[in-house]
Amino acid sequence: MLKIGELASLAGVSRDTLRFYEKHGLIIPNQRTESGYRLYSNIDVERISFIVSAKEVGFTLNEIHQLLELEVTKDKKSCQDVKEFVDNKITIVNQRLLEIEKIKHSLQTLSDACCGGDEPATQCTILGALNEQAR
Amino acid sequence: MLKIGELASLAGVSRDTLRFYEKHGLIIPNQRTESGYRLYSNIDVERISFIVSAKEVGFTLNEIHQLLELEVTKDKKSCQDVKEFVDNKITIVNQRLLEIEKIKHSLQTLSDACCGGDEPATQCTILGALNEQAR
DNA sequence: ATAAACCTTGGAGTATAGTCTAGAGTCAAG
DNA sequence: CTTGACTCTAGACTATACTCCAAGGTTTAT
Ligand SMILES: [Zn+2]
Ligand SMILES: [Zn+2]
Ligand SMILES: [Zn+2]
Ligand SMILES: [Zn+2]
Repeated sequence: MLKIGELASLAGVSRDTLRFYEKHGLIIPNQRTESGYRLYSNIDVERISFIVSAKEVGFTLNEIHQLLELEVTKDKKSCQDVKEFVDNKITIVNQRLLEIEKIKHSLQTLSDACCGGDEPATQCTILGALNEQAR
Repeated sequence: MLKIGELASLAGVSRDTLRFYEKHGLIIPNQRTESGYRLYSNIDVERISFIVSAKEVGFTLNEIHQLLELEVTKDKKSCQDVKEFVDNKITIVNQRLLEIEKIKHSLQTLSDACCGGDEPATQCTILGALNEQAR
């Protein structure tokens, strides 16, 4: 049984983060001491590894919540369910990627058109384009 | 002279958005009526076009604030200053792009390893990987 | 016995970009 | 002269993922 600080340092997150995750239903300590201290088990260390690596892979806490539910009920879920979940996320990430690429190209076009010289920016094509564009 | 609702519909933003922009120093009406109504000029329509298109190109309101300052003082600023600003933004966007690509590849690897079959997910490589990975 | 270290709760603050609401005042038309 | 459309302010609320703080209770070490 681990107290919150022990779990925190084992898992490499802050005590506040653990309480935050608890408030959002991601890890709930299975016991409390008489005085109200949270008590965690070793399984919770793994649970946090799971959260941390899922975060690194780009899942939001909300999605991780759903993933954890898949984890817990994995005998009732199929590989198909899990893969579908990940593939949906890939679709979302792809959309975000396209958006950002579009932004990058717009900025690049803007930059390329500007001479970048020393003269006053009164005729700067960048400022000009931002003024016109929205027509 | 335009009242807030008129400017809003001309510019295609909400009245609330205009007041929000004002609070953040992006557009400040040059006059008020006796009764306190904001009065905008036609120049403000262009100013909002500027904001809207800068937003579309991926600038944050904060950055647009700085861009507007470049705009206003453009006789004191050079093309170089403006281009530098845009190029810095391109660098940031590029970093974000790389991050998201990394996430995409991680997810793809995860997905590819899973059979996606009908059997219970007890042995699912995705769930497995998320449990291990963080070591 | 007492101080340090740790724990508890609730709530506020951070950044982003607004939206929505309430309660009140203003303006034009019928 | 009243109704409806419009405006004002201040403040709350949205989502995301925490972090920090205050004020108090508990444990551990010396
Ligand atoms: Zn130039
Ligand atoms: Zn230029
Ligand atoms: Zn499988
Ligand atoms: Zn699988």
